[in-house]
Amino acid sequence: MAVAEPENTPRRRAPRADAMRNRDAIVEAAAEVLAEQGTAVDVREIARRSGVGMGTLYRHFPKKEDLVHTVLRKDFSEWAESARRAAIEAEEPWAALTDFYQQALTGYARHRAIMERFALTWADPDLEGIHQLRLVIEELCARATGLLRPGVTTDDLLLLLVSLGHAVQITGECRPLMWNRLLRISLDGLRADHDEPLPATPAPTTHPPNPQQPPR
Amino acid sequence: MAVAEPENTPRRRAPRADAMRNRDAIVEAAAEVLAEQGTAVDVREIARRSGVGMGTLYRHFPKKEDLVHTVLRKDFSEWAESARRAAIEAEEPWAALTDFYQQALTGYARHRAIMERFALTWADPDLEGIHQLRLVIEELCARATGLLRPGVTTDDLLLLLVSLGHAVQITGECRPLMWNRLLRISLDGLRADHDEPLPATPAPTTHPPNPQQPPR
Amino acid sequence: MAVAEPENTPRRRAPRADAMRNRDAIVEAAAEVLAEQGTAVDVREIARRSGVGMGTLYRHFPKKEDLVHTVLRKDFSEWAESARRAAIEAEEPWAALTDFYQQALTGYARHRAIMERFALTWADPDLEGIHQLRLVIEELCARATGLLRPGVTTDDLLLLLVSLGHAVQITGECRPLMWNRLLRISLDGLRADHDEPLPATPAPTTHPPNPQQPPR
Amino acid sequence: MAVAEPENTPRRRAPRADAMRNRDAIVEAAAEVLAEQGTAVDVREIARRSGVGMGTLYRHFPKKEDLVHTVLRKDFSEWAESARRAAIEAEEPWAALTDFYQQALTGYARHRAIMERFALTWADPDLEGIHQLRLVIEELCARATGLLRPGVTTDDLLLLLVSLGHAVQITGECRPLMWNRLLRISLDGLRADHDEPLPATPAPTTHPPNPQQPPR
DNA sequence: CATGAATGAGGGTTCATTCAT
DNA sequence: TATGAATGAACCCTCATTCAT
Repeated sequence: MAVAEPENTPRRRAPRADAMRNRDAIVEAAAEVLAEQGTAVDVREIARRSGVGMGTLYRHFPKKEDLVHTVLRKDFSEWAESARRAAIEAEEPWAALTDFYQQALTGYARHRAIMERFALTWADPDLEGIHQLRLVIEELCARATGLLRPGVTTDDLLLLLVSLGHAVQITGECRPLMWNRLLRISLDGLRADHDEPLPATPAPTTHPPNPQQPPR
Repeated sequence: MAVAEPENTPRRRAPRADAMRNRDAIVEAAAEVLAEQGTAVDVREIARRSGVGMGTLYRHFPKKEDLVHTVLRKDFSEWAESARRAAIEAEEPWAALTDFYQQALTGYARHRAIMERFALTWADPDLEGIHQLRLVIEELCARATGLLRPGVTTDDLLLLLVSLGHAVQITGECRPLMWNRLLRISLDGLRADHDEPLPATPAPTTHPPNPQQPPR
Repeated sequence: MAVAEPENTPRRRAPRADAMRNRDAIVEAAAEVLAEQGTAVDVREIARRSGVGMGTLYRHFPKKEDLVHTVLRKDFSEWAESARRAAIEAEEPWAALTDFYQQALTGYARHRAIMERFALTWADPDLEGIHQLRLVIEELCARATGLLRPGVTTDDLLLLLVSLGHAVQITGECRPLMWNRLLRISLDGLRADHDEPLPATPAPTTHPPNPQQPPR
Repeated sequence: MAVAEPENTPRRRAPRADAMRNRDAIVEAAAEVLAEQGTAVDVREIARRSGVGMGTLYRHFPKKEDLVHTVLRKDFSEWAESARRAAIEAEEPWAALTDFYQQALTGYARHRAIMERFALTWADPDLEGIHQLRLVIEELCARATGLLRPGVTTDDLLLLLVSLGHAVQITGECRPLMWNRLLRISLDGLRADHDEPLPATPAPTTHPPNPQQPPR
């Protein structure tokens, strides 16, 4: 790791640094590709873009999911971290909340894999970053008490985030920024001047897993 | 040398009962499976569940997409129709809007394939039913003029629908009805007592198709 | 099964005629389609064009090959018969030969299935008609003794027929009648003024069935 | 299976040559199988014979047609090249022509896929090798001016080649070399001592694409 | 008997993962 | 160790043939 590599390969002393560099290249390429195409990408595409062979990729990440996990851990963490910082810097509680969504939707909601994963695990975070996003929101929520309509929970704000994130994805390139309007609407709906209580959520139940029969 | 048959061959194909039953079984199984798993399902799974062989399935639906299309056409149409009826019956414009979302999210938003397709084509409907949903919303929108905040468009309401539909999907079985709260929030945000104008959307542009690099 | 059918189906007296009519329709449609597309056609296409169901088709012809056989028997027979008649009518032996090829190539060589089958069984006829074609050629050959170069056999003339038939097929619609030139050339080459003996053919051997290794 | 290994193949040690060997094995097996059975072969059969898995085959040749194309390109090219060389070496123009046919029919006409493709594209070559075969014939044709009967074109000679190639195929293993007699006949018919003009070919027309109805 | 629906063994192709070099 | 070739199960789809109505 700390050893210099004389360019014409003595080779004896390059293992860790090399491996690290490879690993980073893989993660970087994967991040790119996962953001663009979601988790459905062909692993080969990642190998290709990172310039390493499949073997190397699989040495570092024995399962595709391992790589995805790693990338998303990093991306979620960066997101959480920048969100945390922004939250700290913001002075107005309401602006902090607003800015959070703005930043999230502008910056991260286009990341297909992030949104895929977020949708799957927002309620049961399997990644540190997701948990921390929740913490950030929790704090934003706490700070905005009195400004937020009563009863609004962190989960509400998280679900809203995923929901609007989806709007960002589907407006994509052809309806850019239309999600902004939805954001505005939702944020206004979150304001304290709405004092009707939100509907209560039943405790988590086990539903018949196949309830799609449309209603009569 | 088979040529055009003179008009006195009504050619009344007796829609064989068992074929119809099979077709229905296929469509039903497909609807079930598509609702559960989305369009990525294995065609064999549909055949299996409907109790027919691959050949039968492909006799009725020469391409997988044909089956998907058929199922979605039906489901979207039923949705649109029931939405239309509900819209007509509702007396209060606001209640009509509210009920529309309630019904949609309760009844249809769990259908994975419906939501997949809706997300893809909400802005450019390829199914009659989708178009009619838009029409229903258009009318709800028109009727609610004065109650809706100024500037809200049909597209806003549609995007909101897809967005909340996604929330329904991800709350799934374990957080039932939590989306209800989001709905309430959004609807409140749509009320006319919010008079700040919504952000303008730029006209549809061609963006660099690969904008996913998350911000620093 | 033996029960009389109610009023407006006399039916009692039509069974064989009906079956016959169906059979004929099948054969006719099959002839058409086999001529157009060769034996690779989908059986459904034949059923469709003949206006009968698959079951009927398979009742008359339990295997696709049975139908093909039947059609080709008929077509080869017609061919043989018309060739025979023409041979009889022709006064000049050489003209008889010439006309035979002309007629064959103009009239039958476009029939894909005929040519397919002819290519497979010209030397070992499995159809009466093929055998009779051979007989016709045999006679033409005999009558043209003295005009044909010495040593020319019926098999030569048959092989030439298949060979030119193939030329007809591949010139198809875009190079119509070019095969005519080949025919002329071949016929000239068959004339008695060529007195060099033709190369002897070894007796039929069993070759290694896979001799495709191209020579160095 | 895989043959033709240059003598001292360590077998256990094949760094990258391994892939090449596999590729070659695939091509070789494909050539074999395509020669035997034509382009209708099952890709799995090729994989089996070459001793590789489907994935390997598709790694090297993403579409079946790519493999077919590769094999045919190679085979046609070898053919064209050897024909070209033979044409150059031959001193007598007529012998050159004769030898060309002899070699072609002896060496390549048994290759089913080659003949299939040749029949389809002789008039409109899609492979370099086919085009070069045409060039060789063109030159043979030019050199034989004065020996060839007037009016004979390159296209005539090409069509003759395909036509006789078909004869080779159908004589197959059981009537070996009988095509030789046809060749002799045709070549004699091509000689200049025949001075009757060949029938003119109409310019390429668009025919009713379905003219197969055999005559009464 | 006629009908046409049903069957299911392939056929071409893809991709996560393993393995030889 | 890095490489990228190899693997093979799984996917969508076709068609000769059988079978229920």
